[in-house]
Amino acid sequence: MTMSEEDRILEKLNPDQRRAATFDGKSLLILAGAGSGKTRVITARIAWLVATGVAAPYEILAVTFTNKAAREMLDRVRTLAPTAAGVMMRTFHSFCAHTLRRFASEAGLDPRFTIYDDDDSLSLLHACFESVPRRELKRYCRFISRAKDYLIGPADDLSKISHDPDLPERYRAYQSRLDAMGNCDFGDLIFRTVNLLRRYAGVGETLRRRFRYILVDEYQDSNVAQFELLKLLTGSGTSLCVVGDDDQSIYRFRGAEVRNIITFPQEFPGTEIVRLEQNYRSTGPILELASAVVAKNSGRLGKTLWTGRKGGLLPILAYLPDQEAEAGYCADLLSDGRLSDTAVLYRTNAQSLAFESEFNRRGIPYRIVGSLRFYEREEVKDAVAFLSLFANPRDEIAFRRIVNKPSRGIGATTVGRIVETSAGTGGDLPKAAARYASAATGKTRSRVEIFVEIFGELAALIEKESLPAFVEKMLERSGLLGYHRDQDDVAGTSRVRNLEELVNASAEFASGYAGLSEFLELIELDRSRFDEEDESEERVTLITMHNTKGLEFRRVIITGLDEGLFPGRRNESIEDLEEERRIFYVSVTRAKDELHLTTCRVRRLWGRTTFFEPSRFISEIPEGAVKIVGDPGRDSGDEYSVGTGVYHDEYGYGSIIRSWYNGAELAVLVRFETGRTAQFLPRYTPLERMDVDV
DNA sequence: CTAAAAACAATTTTT
DNA sequence: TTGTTTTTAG
Repeated sequence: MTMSEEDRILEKLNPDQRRAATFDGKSLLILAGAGSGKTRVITARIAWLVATGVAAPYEILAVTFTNKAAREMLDRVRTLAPTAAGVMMRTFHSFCAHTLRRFASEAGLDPRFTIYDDDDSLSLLHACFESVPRRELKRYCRFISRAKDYLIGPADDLSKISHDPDLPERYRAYQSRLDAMGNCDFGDLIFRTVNLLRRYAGVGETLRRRFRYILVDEYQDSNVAQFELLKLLTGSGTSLCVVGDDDQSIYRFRGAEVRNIITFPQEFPGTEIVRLEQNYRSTGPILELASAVVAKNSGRLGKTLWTGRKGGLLPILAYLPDQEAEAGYCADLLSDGRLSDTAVLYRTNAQSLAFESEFNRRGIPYRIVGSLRFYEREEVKDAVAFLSLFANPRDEIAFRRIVNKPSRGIGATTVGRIVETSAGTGGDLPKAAARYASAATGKTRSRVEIFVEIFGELAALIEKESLPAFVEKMLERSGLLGYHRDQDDVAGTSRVRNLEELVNASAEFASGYAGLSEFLELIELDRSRFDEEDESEERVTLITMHNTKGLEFRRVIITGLDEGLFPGRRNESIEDLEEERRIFYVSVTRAKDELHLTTCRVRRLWGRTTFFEPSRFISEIPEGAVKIVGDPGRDSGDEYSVGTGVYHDEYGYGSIIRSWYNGAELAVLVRFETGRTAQFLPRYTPLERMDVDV
């Protein structure tokens, strides 16, 4: 290494960033505010470690939260220091999948195990409890997945997750079935790796000896299981560096624990803390607004963002009558042609509709981020299921999905019997199907035989053909290609195109089972890869607030600042509310130059017209920090707006928790002191309005 | 076993 | 309102 190389790596860093990048102690916490250049610091640190000879590339493990982030980071590291290309840069899940395959026998798994997403998990739970409605099982899926985030197994005390009396039984049934087929859901990847390290001292020793430098990005969104994993990976010779921002923790509903970052210095005594507080992204007025609102949260580590940028436009707050006006407001702004500079943010995906129709009407090109993803498409899931069955013939969910698709006349009864038969074939479902067919007679026999034949024929090709050739033959021979081509003809979709894309994606993998497993893992874990599109076209971005994390735009429009929508009505606990406030903070800090906030008086939601009060976040914005346009006053209908206290002769005192128009008739939903709720049409019902809320 | 009708909910979702 | 799941009739 030469001095100049080190200088080159560090040259663009400010003193704090430099201190973080060149830290040589055991434990470092980088509190990186929004737009403070944290990615730059991590990449510089990795490059610096390698270029100065402090660490060899293979001794470094860098954990990110998305594969996209991992790819981008590796690219940037490579640019800074080409020799650093060999660092292990993965997500927690991808790192764990990798580890579990490598130590498969210790982990009690077949290295070809496939990975279940939330959708597959629900299907499996449904297979366990056929008579229970899907929507009810969804709840349990969430519980199970949350339990795993906390390393709580089916036999453990689940009261931290839920007191639901059915949970232990359902979790147990789900897990034993999943274990029997030897697959992992997302939570298992972490959980099983933790168990692996706890039970096999040698495995932990091997990993700790190898990874002397561990870096974790987006640490504020790590969960308890991931924290435990980090502790197991950290030995006396490990240098651990985590980067995050407690104010940007917005995945609590998925098990993320802000506590991980807040208590990090206590968990790792001697931790050095570096605060990155200089913001390189936004103007002063935007930062002021963001900081003022997030300051209402309690239990923050706290930091003061500042910017060297001078001046800047005052953010604009627009009071609008309804969704159409909101979409129109955005469209008007976009008439200046700055499409790719602008992002329209909303809390829920459903809100995108109004913008889409208005933009379509006005001929404004847009792109929607993350609504219908590649891997969620039916045709892709079908193809993946068929392929999964080759990797793991015990994969019941994959089997159920494709055994009768396209329709071969194999119904639920037959499928159930085949699954039962699999008890005698070591769980192998195609084998069970063959055995079942040979014992059956008539139509059922011939129908199942057709499936068995297709599967057998294809299985014989796996080691012979290249992976894309194999995938193509599978699509053809299984009938999936024809099935989806017909769907394309009927509905004008582009399913065949998506399947072709899948074939193309398989081209970079080796042939045979090894390549197939890797390919399947890529599809399950690295989904963003398929969603990439060309950025060349001038288009406005429509995006949920969650999806904006890590992004920035010159102009940001935060829409739907309506109490009950953002923050949502369901978010009633302090923790929920504070998370909503962090989502607001993240959203605001995406803006570089220009920020608009909009709120609607009336919104059509689920076919109903509902009144909304402006979001409480609006009232948390300091006086003079925004320029107000539109009419904040309440024009009509507020006689019976949400929050109004009422008295009813029979029910007593209560307050309106919802109001909407039922045709031309104003209707209200009232919650009374007694706890009961009731609907009224105030025009016909004697409801006395109270001056003070009850 | 399949297709059509009825019933039923309905945030956010890096993996 | 939408899309999806469950029930039912053929």
